[in-house]
Amino acid sequence: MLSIGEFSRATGITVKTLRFYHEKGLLVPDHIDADSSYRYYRKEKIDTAKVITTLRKLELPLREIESILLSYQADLDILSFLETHQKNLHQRLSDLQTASNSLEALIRIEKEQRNPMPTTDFTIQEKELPTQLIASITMRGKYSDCSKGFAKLGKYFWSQANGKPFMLYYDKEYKEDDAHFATCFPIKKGTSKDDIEVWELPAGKCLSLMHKGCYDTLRNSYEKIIPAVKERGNLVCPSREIYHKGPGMLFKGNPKNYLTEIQILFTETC
Amino acid sequence: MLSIGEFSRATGITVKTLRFYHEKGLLVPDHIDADSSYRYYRKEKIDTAKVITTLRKLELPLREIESILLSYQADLDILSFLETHQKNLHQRLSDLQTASNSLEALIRIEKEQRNPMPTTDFTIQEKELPTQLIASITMRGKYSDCSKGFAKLGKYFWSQANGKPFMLYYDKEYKEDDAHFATCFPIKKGTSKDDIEVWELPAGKCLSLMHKGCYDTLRNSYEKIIPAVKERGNLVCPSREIYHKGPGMLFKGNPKNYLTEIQILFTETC
DNA sequence: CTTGACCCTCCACTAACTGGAGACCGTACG
DNA sequence: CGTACGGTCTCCAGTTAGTGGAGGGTCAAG
Repeated sequence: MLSIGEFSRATGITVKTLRFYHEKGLLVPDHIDADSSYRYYRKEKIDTAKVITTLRKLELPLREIESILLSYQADLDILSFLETHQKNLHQRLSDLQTASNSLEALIRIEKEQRNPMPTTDFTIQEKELPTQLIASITMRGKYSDCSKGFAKLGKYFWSQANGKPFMLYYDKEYKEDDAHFATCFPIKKGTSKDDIEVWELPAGKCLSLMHKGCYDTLRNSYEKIIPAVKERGNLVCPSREIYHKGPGMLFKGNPKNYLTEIQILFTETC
Repeated sequence: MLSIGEFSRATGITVKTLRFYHEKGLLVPDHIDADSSYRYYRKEKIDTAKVITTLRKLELPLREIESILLSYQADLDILSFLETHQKNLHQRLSDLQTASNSLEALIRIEKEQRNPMPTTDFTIQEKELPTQLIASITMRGKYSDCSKGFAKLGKYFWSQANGKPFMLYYDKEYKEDDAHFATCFPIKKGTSKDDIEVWELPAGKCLSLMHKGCYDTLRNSYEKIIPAVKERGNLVCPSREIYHKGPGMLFKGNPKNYLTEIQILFTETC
């Protein structure tokens, strides 16, 4: 018979924990001195204790371990317990994986928010846009609904991200309530799914203007760029708005620092 | 200003939890009625609340979230918190993965223990053994140390298992204390590591005898098979002992049900 | 004024321990 | 035989992130 300290050394389980297991009925001492209430364990109990530590390492809850121990004594099936627990572990594992992935995306995005464009020119510039593969959700209604679209795109395609999110505006003029637009995300690869379309945005020549500040003042920038485009040729729908720096995933940030690029494609009138 | 119930509906956080967050200083109401001690929240607090739920979904502890909220207000760096947490998540993830893998191995082994050989013949039989790739640990000393060897092999190669564990006996006669033997595990593939050697066990012709019961009585079976081998030719070292059914990973099981196959290779004397 | 919905505080409970206080027990040494 | 020291006892509190409930006060409508 071993005292609790000796048993602790033999099993690697702390004295505190042994007392706790006793209280829970999981590992009961074989004898308790009536006078001193000292706990004494038989050597054979070491095997039971080792089984408990083995199962605890597998993250089985104590209740399950108790059931397994009892079932084993009754020569019953212990596999079902293990398999149930395996399912739980898998569930927990995939939950954690999801959390970890989301966190990674969050870190990436917040990092990008922090480093603004190195040198930004707030003048109208001509640009050749290459084709790019994008995932998009086409929407009709209020512009403010776009956040839902970006949230959904981000959920499925953050890992394939290939640039900043942007919007396509199909209306030739400004519409408040019945706008026709698409939330877009440049991606490396992917396939259409539900209302998300994956397609290739055509190349073209455009004028570009970087806008700094809150979205309410975007109209001012449009009023600058549209006449400039008309001078060069015919406006091509849809126009694009690239969100270089906007509200972060977590915090809104300061709207004064938002950076939005307006791109309007055109065909030259020869 | 919203009452706690309205705020709860707006944020999806239960009333109970909101009170809890208040108590923790994480999300403090903007006003508390002096008479009724009703809590009232400004609408802007909804954003803060959403940040909290977002971060909770990423399994950040409340303390971390509080730090992030405070740091953000002070316009400090929040990335370091996120990155620290990401490390923790990865750690937890790999712990869980390990547990899940071990559990899977445990389930597989216990399952095999349960289904004994379908038809077992307890007579001496001649067999052609094919070559097989094995991982082995060579040991000198007491036979009883073999359990350590099997534990180590299992740890590294359970996922590549390709059959039952077995032992190679290099001694021509029985030695108690200075035996020369190897614990072995048939595997699909792998490389040598530390004291684990991966190599190909050569093919050969052997006599085989299945032994049922506790290991103490194995000698009886050896006394049956050795003369039979000698009749056919010369004994080839090492002999093999295959543990079809032995003590499980968790429980010792009943030694009466242990099944061990003795294989002794020989070269025919023409 | 009553009813029903809403809100309050305080307490207990979860899992698996850990830490500490204060008291008792056992053995060896002087 | 007294005492010093280590081992052991019980009991209580605290950890996380809430949940559940009891008992009682508050608000707005009818």
